[in-house]
Amino acid sequence: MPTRQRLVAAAIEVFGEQGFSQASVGDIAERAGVSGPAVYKHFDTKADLLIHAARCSLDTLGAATTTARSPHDLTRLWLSDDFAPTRRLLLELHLAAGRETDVAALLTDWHVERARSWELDRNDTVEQIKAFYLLLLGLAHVDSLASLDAEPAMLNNHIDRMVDALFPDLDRSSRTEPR
Amino acid sequence: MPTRQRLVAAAIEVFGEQGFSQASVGDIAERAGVSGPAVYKHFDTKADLLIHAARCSLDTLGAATTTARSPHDLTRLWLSDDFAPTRRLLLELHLAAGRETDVAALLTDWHVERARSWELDRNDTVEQIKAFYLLLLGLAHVDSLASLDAEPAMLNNHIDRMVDALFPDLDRSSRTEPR
DNA sequence: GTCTATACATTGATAGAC
DNA sequence: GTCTATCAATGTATAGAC
Repeated sequence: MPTRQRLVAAAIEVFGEQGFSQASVGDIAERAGVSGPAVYKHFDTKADLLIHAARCSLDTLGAATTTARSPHDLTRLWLSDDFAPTRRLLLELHLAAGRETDVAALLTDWHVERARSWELDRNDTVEQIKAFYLLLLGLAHVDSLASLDAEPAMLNNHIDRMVDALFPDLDRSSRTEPR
Repeated sequence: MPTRQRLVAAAIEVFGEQGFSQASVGDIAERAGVSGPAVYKHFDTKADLLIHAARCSLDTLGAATTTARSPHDLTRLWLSDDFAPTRRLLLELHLAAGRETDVAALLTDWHVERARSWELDRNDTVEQIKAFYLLLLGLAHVDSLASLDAEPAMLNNHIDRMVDALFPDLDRSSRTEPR
């Protein structure tokens, strides 16, 4: 695996765990196996590295979005352990967007592009899509609410009901776990 | 208004805008009208200041929670402009909880306390409360999704429907804006 | 309680050898 | 392309005068 790819993978992890400003390029380099300023042979600045990590993460997320056959599937996938690093990084990105204009532009592009593709695929309104995004962003915080030990099946049930309410014209058969 | 209070108010704003690590105590002091190390006459460390800012924010939020007569009222209140700084700080707190154990403990206490009081008041299950928390955390990201220009009334309508789905036994009359 | 001056650590980024 | 050595900036926290 080439160094550049390892750096991006490490950046996704470390930026997600520590946040943009608290994460040091030294940490990222260390986790990627190279040490120190080798990073700057691949990326211009620390912010540049964040941008590439974000793009990579958003791409895999976009692929998952098109793979999922229903909003229910997508929430399941989104809440799975595989996406834990992506969830954390995406939250960091949304907060960083308030300060770094590059990140804001990247997220904005992704939002409108995803929204457009979904409008075409499923004929949903912008309001539905926005509400669904907000719900997904909320679900990204599951790990922070471990103190409330809810039964997973029951929690999923409630989430499904919310998604049902948001997309009323969806047939129930698309759900993995029927009520 | 005493200096200590002004510092807490400034901390809520600056921590919310810049995030914990990127915000400097100098910025906070400047916004509070005092300059520099006067902060350390009132608070031990930067993290200590964050804790007090968080506690203050959570208190006002808790008061709003008990004031609101229904989940619908609470979402409306939560999305109002008055709570914009609180929304931002709360998101920062949830991300910081992954790194600072003090913040994590504070949030955990608040979550379980709020959940308990709500269990008693409205007889909701832990799963319902957790799902509702997650929805509220998602709604805290509204400002990040300004690029999707949804019609506010329609968006609120969708949110209301999700809340309805989460609390099915709630009478519709409690809603501010009936469907 | 607030200020100026400052110690001290961290870290982003560069230079240059290999 | 990767390393060691280093610069420069930023920022937390302290010391001590007023």
